Formats: sequence, C-alpha cells, structure tokens
Amino acid sequence: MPGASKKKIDSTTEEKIIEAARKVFTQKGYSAARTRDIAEEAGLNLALLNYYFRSKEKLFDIIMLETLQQFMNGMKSLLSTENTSVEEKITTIVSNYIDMLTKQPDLPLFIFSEIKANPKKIIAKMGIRDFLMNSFFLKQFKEGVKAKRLPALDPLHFIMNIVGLTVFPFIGSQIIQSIGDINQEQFNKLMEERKKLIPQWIKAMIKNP
Amino acid sequence: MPGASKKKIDSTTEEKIIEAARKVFTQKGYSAARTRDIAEEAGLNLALLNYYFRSKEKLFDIIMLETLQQFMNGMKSLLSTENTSVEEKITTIVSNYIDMLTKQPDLPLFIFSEIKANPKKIIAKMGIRDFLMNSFFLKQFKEGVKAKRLPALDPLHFIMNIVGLTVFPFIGSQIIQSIGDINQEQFNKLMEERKKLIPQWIKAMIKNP
DNA sequence: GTCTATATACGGATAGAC
DNA sequence: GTCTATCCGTATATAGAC
Repeated sequence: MPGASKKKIDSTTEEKIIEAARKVFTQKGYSAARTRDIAEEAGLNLALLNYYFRSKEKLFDIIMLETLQQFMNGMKSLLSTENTSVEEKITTIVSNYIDMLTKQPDLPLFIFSEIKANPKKIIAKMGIRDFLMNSFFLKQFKEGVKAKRLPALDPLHFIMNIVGLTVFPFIGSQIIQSIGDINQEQFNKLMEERKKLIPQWIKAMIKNP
Repeated sequence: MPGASKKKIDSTTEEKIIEAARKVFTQKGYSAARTRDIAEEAGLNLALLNYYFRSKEKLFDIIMLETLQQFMNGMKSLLSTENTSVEEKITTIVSNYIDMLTKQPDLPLFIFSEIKANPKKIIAKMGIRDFLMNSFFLKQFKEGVKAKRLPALDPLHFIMNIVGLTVFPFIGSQIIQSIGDINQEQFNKLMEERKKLIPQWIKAMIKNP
C-alpha cells in the first residue's frame, strides 16, 4: 500500500512513552516509578525517554499536568452552567467522577500523594480556588441555603462531604474489598449504587445539619 | 561526644531512630524516604540505622506495624463494647479519629499509599475483616436497620461513609486549605466542628437512603 | 530516530577505627 | 556503641554507533 504509513494503530513513539509513563507514574508515584519501568512498559529503549523528554521529572510534569486537567475540567465546565439546579449538578458530578475513577482508580491516591510531596508545584497548576469561589455553583448553593433558612454551614464542609463520599472509596478500595471480602467487580457495583445514593444522602444531610 | 545535656528525657539511640523513622516514613512514604534523612532527623549517624535495625525495610516494617496497630486498636476495643448504642459508638469513633489525625495528619495517606504499594503484606497485618465482621457493632447495626424497617443497605456503604467523611479531609487537607484560603489552624477548627456534624449527618443519611 | 554501551549520581549497606 | 570512610548495586542521564 503506497502512502499507507505504519502509524495507524501504532501510536508514535512519543505517544507510547506518554501512555506508558501515565500508567507507571499513576500506579507507583514519582519516587517509586523507574524510568526503566516506563521504557519497558512502552516496549522501547530507555535512552528514548531522554531523547524525547529531557528527564524523568520533565516527563512527570507533563503527566501530572495532563492528569490534573482531566480531573478538573469536567468539574469546571459543570460548575459554570447556569441552567441546572444544585441537585442536578451534584448528581452529574458524582456520576461523572465515579465513572472516571472506575476506569482509573489510581488517580486520587496518585494526585493526593504527589500534592503532599510537592504542594506548591501542583496546587498552583490546579487553579481550583479562584474558579470554585467565583463559580455559579457556589452562588446557587449559598442562595439555596439562605432561601430555605438553613443554618449557615461553611461550604467547605459541603465540598469535603461530596468529595469524601465519592472519592474516598477508591482511595481505600483495597481495604474495603478486604473487609467486605468482595472482588473488583463487586466493588464497582457498589460504586455504581453510590451514584444514586450519594445525592440522596447529601440532600438529607443538608436538611439535617 | 557525650552531648546529651538538654534532651528532654534522654531517649535511647534506638528510640531516637524509631522516632525519626516514624516521622520521615509517614511524611514521605517508603520509596521517597532515605535512610540518610532518618539518620539526620535523629541527629545520628547513618551507620547506626543498620547497626540497630538490619535494613531500611526492617525498620519500615516496625514503623508500619506500630502505625497500623495505633490506627486499629482504638476502633477494635470500641466496636466490641456491648453497653453503648450505635450512635454513641459512631460519635466516639469519629471524635477519636479526628483527634488522632489532627495530631498526625499524614497517617491516612501514608497507610493507603503503602497498602497500594504492597497490599498483601500490610492488609494481612491489619486483621480488620475478621474483627469487624464478627463485631458487636455490626450486629447492633443490622438489628437497628431491621427494627426500624429501613431498606437494607450494604454495611460497606455505611463504613465508607463514616470513614470517608472523617478521614478524607485529612487526605485532601492541602487542597482544602488552598480552596478555602485557610491555614492549618482554621482547618483544624473545621475538623473540630465535624466531630459534632458527622454523627448528625450519618443519622440523617440512615433515615433517608 | 533508535539502539548499545557507558558515564555519573545517588542511596543502602558495610568495614574498621575508636 | 558510635563514628568516618567506602563499597556496591541501582537509577538517571548521556555518548556514540548505526
């Protein structure tokens, strides 16, 4: 086949490295990940990592930035829309995150661990504070609390609750599976249940602070 | 050089190493922690680590076992007592854990990270499943649900909720502080508030599943 | 661009003086 | 028991052949 290049299914070398790096870094974290692991995972030679990316750290920075964006972007667009209720937003956020984390369960532990190792470097890249604090969502939330004459509660509690209920199970999934004597599939089923349950719970919690 | 003039209660060299190792390991995790860091933190020479403990890994195992026991023991005794209600148990557990984690906020991320790195080795040492599943607490919980004719819900959801609401904020404390633009002290105050709030929330959640 | 071979640095562990 | 100096494996990074 003239003109048919050999990169159709096979991705470029650079993409292979990125792919492999994402896998190894998110599984093991920066320190425990070895460039050799990444090269092997990519089916390539070690020297190519430094040819395409100058160093382990540079490669890591790319993966981390990409991961943070993935983690934040869905939320950002969602929190901005003005034509959905708070309840609808919560339901969608919870559902989207459970879907994402079911596919990539390593993400939360990876992100939180690296933040601890290097807070400034990473939190700066998230740009979450400015966004969330000026979001339409927060305005809605505050007005809702006021309208229903509910006792004022720091919105941070609210955020911790949603994220805690949604994300924590993935952080502790090994223990949870061990405690419940269940396998990965059964665990995923529980998470699927939580898509409906968490919004209900959140609603109940708001009424009973 | 006999320089132990102003040490509080002069601990033995062995204790100094353990103390330093606990600090460095819980802060950085096994991989990122260097034996040199530990030696420096202890104000001692590197060679002494290997003199007292044969290797980095042996030292780590001691710290991890100790940490897990600390993390589990409070809970175990509590879940066994037969003369307190489910509500009282929850209130006490939440309060105890928030106290513990306020003093040692690195604990959860440390434990969960190392479990991911080495699940079998660590989960085996926890011995949580057999304990929890046979506990008086679980019996109470199930009977309570039955008596109130509440829809049956996997107790795992219940456990994830309590632990998620209580422990997660400490895992994400850096981000939470960044989002809320608050300092450590203000964060601790929020956690103090949660001692009262979480039991109330849990109660509300059970009623509205 | 991709490989093999190698330089360089780092970290865990040890030898040996005191 | 505690130190200094050093060994040695491993990991990152680079040189140079193809």
